[in-house]
Amino acid sequence: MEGATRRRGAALEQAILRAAADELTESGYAGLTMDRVARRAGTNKNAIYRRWPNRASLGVAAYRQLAEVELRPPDTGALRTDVLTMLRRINSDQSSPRGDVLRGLLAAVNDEPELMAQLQSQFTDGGAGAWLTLLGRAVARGETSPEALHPRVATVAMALLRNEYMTRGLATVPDTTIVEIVDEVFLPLLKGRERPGGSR
Amino acid sequence: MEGATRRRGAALEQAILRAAADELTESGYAGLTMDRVARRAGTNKNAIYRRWPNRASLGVAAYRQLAEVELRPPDTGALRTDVLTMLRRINSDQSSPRGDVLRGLLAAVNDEPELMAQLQSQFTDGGAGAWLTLLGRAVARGETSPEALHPRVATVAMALLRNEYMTRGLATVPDTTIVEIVDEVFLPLLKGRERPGGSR
DNA sequence: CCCAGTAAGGTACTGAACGTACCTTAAGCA
DNA sequence: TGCTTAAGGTACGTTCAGTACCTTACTGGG
Repeated sequence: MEGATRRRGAALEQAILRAAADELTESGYAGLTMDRVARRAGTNKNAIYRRWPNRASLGVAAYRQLAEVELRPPDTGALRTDVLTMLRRINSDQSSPRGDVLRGLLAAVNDEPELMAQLQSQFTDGGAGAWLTLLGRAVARGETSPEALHPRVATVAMALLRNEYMTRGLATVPDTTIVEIVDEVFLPLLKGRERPGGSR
Repeated sequence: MEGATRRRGAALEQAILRAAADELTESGYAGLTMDRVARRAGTNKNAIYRRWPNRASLGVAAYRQLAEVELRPPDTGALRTDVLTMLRRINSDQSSPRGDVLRGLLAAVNDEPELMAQLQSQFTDGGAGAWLTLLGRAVARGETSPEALHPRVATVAMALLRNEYMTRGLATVPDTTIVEIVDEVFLPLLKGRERPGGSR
């Protein structure tokens, strides 16, 4: 029992978000039911529906909590190890629960553009910054050319990794796949850049 | 009314699959309810459950119908236009309904490895063949080196496109994005390949 | 030509879960 | 101390997956 006090406002809101985030990591979005979140947070569904209009909305809000892990880019002194470290970190920290959760959320949020936009900003923008600083250092070291700083190019490795854990069953992406992405695609792409392509 | 005859076996099965595929394209996987499929096929749920154990299974089977469009690689005589044609074809033919449907299916199938494998074979393997022959011709023309025939490399453009329409709301991917993928990533990757990366 | 066996149709039901309504009870504030 | 606001509690209505069970038509073998 919570004692005699009854939580209100922000305190309760945080409790609900924590509970939802926990359910999300344990059971994925499919297992996120309003009743269970309410029970876990020690409250009831009304308190939730007063704050979020529906399950998808709560899911996205809870996912924000999970994804808020700041991924500051590594700085090992060499491009290849930086990239590998970055991908491995993403993979171990986030892919296993996140693949499942993200799949579910993307499916659920399909018809609500607002929520979809919120979700996208979670990974689309979130990642680009870190990759750009990582590559900026590599450019300074002379390991690649400044054209690598194009956002589309900079995020290729992460896009391929995400693609991997979106289209894969459970489990984390095997390390050999990560190495392959880096050595067969990302590094060759960065090193081979001399002149940009066609239009723009 | 179907007349006096009552469909059986394969005929009924096809009718159900057609109905399910239609529902899938119209309403996405979320809108695929067993009752509606049954009504649309002019039958009832029992007939469906005798063939597929659950909704996800039916969804995957119906999706197979949709995705069965043979995508034979284009042969325009030049690598860049081949690649662009290929991506645009995928985009217009399949992304709009498919993005939604695929999101839903991937989420639903998460905990059933067998179905997940079936789904994966739909796009993972399916695509690679076409890309390899397309690139094979480019190699023969001297437009790129044989290292491009590595599956991981060959499918990069499609992986990026898929990533785009998986993480995007409704609507097709804009053509500028496709051009960007080709000119900023795929072609530079193919042209710059001189020596493979590190391990293996 | 009839008659079993099999498959399809029909209908009703359980159970899970979303979302809502409505009332009661505690917190905080003037 | 009393009033407003928010939280707790409970019970619904609804949709939909999946199941049970019976009735009805088709098909092939004797």
